[in-house]
Amino acid sequence: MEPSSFAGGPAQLVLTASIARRYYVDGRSKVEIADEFRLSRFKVARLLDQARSSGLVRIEISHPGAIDLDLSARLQEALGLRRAIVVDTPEEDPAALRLQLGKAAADLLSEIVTAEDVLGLAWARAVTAMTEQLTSLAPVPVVQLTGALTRPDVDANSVELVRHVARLSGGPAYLFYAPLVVPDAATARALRQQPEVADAIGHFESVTKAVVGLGSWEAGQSTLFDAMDDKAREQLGRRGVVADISGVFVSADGEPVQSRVTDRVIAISAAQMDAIDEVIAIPYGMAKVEAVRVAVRSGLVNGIVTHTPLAKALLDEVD
Amino acid sequence: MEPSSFAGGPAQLVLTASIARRYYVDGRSKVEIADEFRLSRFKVARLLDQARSSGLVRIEISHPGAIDLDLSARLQEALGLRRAIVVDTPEEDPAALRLQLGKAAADLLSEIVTAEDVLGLAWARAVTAMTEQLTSLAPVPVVQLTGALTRPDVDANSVELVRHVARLSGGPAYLFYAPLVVPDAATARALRQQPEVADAIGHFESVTKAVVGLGSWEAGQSTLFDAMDDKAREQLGRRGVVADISGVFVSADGEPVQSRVTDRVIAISAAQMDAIDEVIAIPYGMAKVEAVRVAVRSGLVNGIVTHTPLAKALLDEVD
DNA sequence: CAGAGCCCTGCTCATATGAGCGAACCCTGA
DNA sequence: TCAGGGTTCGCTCATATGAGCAGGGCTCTG
Repeated sequence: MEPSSFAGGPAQLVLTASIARRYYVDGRSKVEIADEFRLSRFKVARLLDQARSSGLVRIEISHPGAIDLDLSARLQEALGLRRAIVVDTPEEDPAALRLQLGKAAADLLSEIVTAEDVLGLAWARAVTAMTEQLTSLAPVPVVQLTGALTRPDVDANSVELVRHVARLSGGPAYLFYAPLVVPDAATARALRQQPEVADAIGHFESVTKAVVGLGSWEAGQSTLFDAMDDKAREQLGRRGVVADISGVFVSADGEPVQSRVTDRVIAISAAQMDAIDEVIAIPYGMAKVEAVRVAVRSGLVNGIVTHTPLAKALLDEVD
Repeated sequence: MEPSSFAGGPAQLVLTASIARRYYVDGRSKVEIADEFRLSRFKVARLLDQARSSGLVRIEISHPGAIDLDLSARLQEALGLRRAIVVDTPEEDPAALRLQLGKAAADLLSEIVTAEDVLGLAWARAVTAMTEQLTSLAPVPVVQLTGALTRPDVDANSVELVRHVARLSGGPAYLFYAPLVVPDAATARALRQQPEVADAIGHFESVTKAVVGLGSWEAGQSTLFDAMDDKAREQLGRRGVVADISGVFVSADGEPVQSRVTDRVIAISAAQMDAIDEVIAIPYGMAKVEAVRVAVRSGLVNGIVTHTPLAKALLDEVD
């Protein structure tokens, strides 16, 4: 049936419109409508079917706020996600965008974290942006999932991030001072022996909800990539790494990549991340389309907070 | 409940949007949805209620053509009409407007006139415009309801109008040559005795559907007013005449006005018009708001074909 | 004009749905 | 700590609704 084709004359048309309004807008039952218009309820049902299939009645799901609900729902469904929030903003500037996505993610976290949860936080600029917008949180333990990756242009670091959230929440914080990536495996092993680090790692398996960073394995699209030495980049590139999820490397087929470099990273492991019930990432920018696909395919990430252009790209919708 | 206010966080919001889409767009049942989302069907129903009342789901009735269906339906309901067609056109020029309304009215007539009907037509520019747009009609008798009111600037007259429609329809025509208003009652009486006139009048009571002219009793808003002598205008004005429906005068309270002038008019009477099942008028122009109200209040006119501005004015909606 | 298809209508019966109810679960203030 | 008010949840049962079907009127064709 063609949308917007309607057989019958104007009177039929107006009758159908009347009935559609009674039904959809006024919320009357078909029996009542049939009664009012002296029709059988079957006739009313058929006219309503016709009204919908001919496009006479248009139903749209919208919302005055910044969240594109329909797109969110479709993204969630299409990718099989537990959560998807698409913020509809014309913002292009990365910092301003982070602010908006951070707000949405913070609202989401406030909503979904209950007293029974254990929250894990990785280091990422987007996660920092989220914590800055966070105003309330159930009293839960907060666990640091990765070492810090301090950059000269960013004052916040992983530790402050966790401490800040734990203070807000009122729950205990499991945090440590260590870099995300160290020069060799031995150093990493030694650091993991450190009491605070070991303590945090010990809590990884109890984490039920986490917010992580998501990078595309290329220059400027992954803080970790940018911080790595050329040799490591190359090695991981050869292994087919497409995305990094807060230190977990993932190849195009969605499989975690184990390599010598992995041993040098102080962060939650792929297996431990996989065990977490909800893992949320906050990607933005068109360059991350493939990284998001891969992260979702891996099953490690099952929640996304993003913006309209990336969401549409993920759905293969040309804007 | 405020429209566009929604309690709950973004996840709830997206969940509700998902469910709304499943229900309204995909047409799934609430039980199926409940099953899919692991909710009770009651919860689903409540979320849907909330989605509607919070304005998250917006249902609009529209139609690509020229007819504003929603407005038509509302007008029909508000005025208690049998038919209402509102043509949405930006047209201002009266002649072009008549053309558009004529088309809509012609479509309506084609649709609603069945072989069992007897069609009555009065003289009016708008009725002429309709007949010019008419392309098909069930084979019914066509009865002339009023004398002609030929004006120098209008070539068509009442007789041609009826003949044209009867030819289209294939049914018999009952028409006569006489003016709509004559100088005195005696002349009128004499004319009514004329065989063709008497024949047509004899068919008035069998008419089941009619299209009539509707004027506001003021200069330029009623062809009949403009054709009358000052004395008659004055007399009818004193009697409180607000509208004329093809020669039937109606006062502000919706009652037909009987006067000496009435006797000078060769046209269907108020009682005869009242007996017709469907009487359709085609008013346009903001000056006719009160005339339409009165005509509808009188119960004589129960169908309207008009344009958006007048329809909105009738519904007291400021544009 | 008979018959074959076709569409439109309203029916039956199984299923979906809504109104209203009581239980459980908060908060909140004493 | 506990009582009270308000809120949310899922139940029961009566009602509304949909799928599918059969009858009747229509057109088209031979």
